[in-house]
Amino acid sequence: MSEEQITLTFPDGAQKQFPKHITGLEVAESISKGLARNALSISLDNEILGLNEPISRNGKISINTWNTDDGQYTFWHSSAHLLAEAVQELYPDVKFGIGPPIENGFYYDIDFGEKSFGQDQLEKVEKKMIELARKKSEFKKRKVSKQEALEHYSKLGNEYKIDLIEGLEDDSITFYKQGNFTDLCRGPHLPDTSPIKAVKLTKLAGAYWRGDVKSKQLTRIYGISFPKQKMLNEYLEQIEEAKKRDHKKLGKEMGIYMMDPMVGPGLPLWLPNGTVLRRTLEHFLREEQKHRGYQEVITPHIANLNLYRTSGHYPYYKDSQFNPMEVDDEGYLLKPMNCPHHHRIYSNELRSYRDLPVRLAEFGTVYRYEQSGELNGMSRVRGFTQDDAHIYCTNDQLKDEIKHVIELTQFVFNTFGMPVDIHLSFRDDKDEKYGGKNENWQRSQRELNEVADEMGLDYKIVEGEASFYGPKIDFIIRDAIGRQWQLGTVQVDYVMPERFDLTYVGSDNNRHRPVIIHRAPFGSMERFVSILIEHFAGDFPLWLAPVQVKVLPISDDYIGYAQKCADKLKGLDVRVEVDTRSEMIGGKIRDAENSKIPYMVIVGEKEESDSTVSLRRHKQGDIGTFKLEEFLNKVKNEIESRSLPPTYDQ
RNA sequence: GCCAAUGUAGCUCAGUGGUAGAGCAACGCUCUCGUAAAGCGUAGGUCACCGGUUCAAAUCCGGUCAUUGGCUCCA
Repeated sequence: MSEEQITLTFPDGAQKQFPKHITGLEVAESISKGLARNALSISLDNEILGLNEPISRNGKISINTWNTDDGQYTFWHSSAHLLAEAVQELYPDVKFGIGPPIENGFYYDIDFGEKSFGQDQLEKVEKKMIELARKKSEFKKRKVSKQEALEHYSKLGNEYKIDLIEGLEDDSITFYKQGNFTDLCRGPHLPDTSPIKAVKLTKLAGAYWRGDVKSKQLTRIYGISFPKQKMLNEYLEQIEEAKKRDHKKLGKEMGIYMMDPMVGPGLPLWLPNGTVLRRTLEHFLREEQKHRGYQEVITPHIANLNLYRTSGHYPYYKDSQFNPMEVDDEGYLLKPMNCPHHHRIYSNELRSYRDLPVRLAEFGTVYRYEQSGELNGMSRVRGFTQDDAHIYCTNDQLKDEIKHVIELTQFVFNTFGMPVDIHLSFRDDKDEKYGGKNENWQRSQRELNEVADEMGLDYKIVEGEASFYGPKIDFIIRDAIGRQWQLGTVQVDYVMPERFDLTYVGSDNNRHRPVIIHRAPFGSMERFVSILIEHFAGDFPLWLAPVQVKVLPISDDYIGYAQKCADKLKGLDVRVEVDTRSEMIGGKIRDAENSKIPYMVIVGEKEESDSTVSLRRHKQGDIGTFKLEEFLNKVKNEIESRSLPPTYDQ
């Protein structure tokens, strides 16, 4: 092979030779005109390169179009620069921080100095961006020395960029310039601004420089951009769809919960419908745990501070706890955790290795002082109930117990049709914040790995995400519109057994330390219910629906038969209501439909004389006439099997 | 806690300095009806709260509280 040739491997495995220093654009052109037209950047091995950059080595190449994450990344990165250019044109005195692409769009952190920047100004910036994009300004890359870069920004008095440059290697500094805007940037970028056809600046936020509360707060402008106006419209529709599912909106409409200023921020009140939903979930998990060898316990809502001093939670987490209260000269704390209480229950009797594992479960309500700006509907509150359990076992039992806990968690989320991703959160060996013995960490991390492999799980290892006292397994669930939520965790704990001096008597008649597994599949009932509402958009599976069946008599004459149907359903513990209002049938249907009630039973003269019911299913409409007994069986089966709703699409 | 926005009837919202409005819901009466809204009527407000400017404030200004979107935090 001549020195002037390089070999590029395409995603399909095909290899092709090209002259050295060929550009990504030329490679794309060699494949097809269309590809070249749609190309935004290329990826060479794991590096993204601009289309006009020469390629001088062998590697795996892929052409990034809009349909790839890397392509969108490039597109939005350039859009962030375009945003900055527009802002600079309109407000010449501002100082720029950082402006990266993110999962859905991009942002730029900007110091507007003394001037304030409000939402009403966003539209003006959007228009400017489009105007600038149409100029088809090239993104020009330039290598500069550290000295030159520092001089450039000290002239502008921009301390943020200087801060960034000081953290860079001398030889890796590049500037990108489009139009009149020059930015410190690693790149890569689009060849020019013209592909950016549609822009929406979505929100404004304050953001601390480098994420540090002590630093100055900059104004962050979030935006998203697309190569076609139609794509932007579709995106905005999706946002609307997510808004329709918002648990704060549906929670209010469906009577799930309320907030009350007289009660206090972050302290939700569960309304009757919400309570049915929550109790149903609790019953489901409680029964499942009973089968799996858990014992349920109940502990009080406050405890002596000494309990949390022993656990180390006080004063370590003092800032996120409600202030202690003084009772009979002793300090008491509203409980922020259930575990210390459970550890004391464990210690209540002398435990033999024959007793282990001991699995203590509690739907335990805890109180944490969350920052006011952090509160959010039901998903972030100051008083919430954990579906908590602590498993006390020997080191030899750890693997099996972990396996059982993973199985339980998977079973739970499968029931809701939520796919689960698993992260093994290990410690970062370089960090010294972790407690417990090194050998225990090594062993438990190895065993977590082994369990995951033995179960054939698809998992990801995340270093540095472990908690202070042990490695954990995080379950990331995906909801019906593709959003990801971190729910249940499983944590291995070697620290608390030491702190609480937990022991068991082994077969050798000596005292040994048990190991603890903390686990909570739902995490918090409040948060889980909020996610469940959004996942199902309020159209709950029959077994969860607060009102499962509504009986709608055609007129007052059939209220008697309607009541009879309802009584039969009540006999099967079905949650049923009868609509006795003197509305017309269309109105009753409409109201029941809007209340998201799964089954509507319509009864009139025909049904009464034949002992049948005419049935409607939420979102599906009329599904025909059934014998009353047949309907009763159908409902019973659907509840017992915990079927997902028929309109649930995933 | 910080930045920004919002706060008008039970709900959704209109109302840019001159008598506080609509639709839905509620309540009453009439209608007794066959698969997504029957008709008429009644009642409902300290315009979040406190203070200021003004002859006059839902509206302008200041403060407080709450909510929302972010930032930071999250055992």
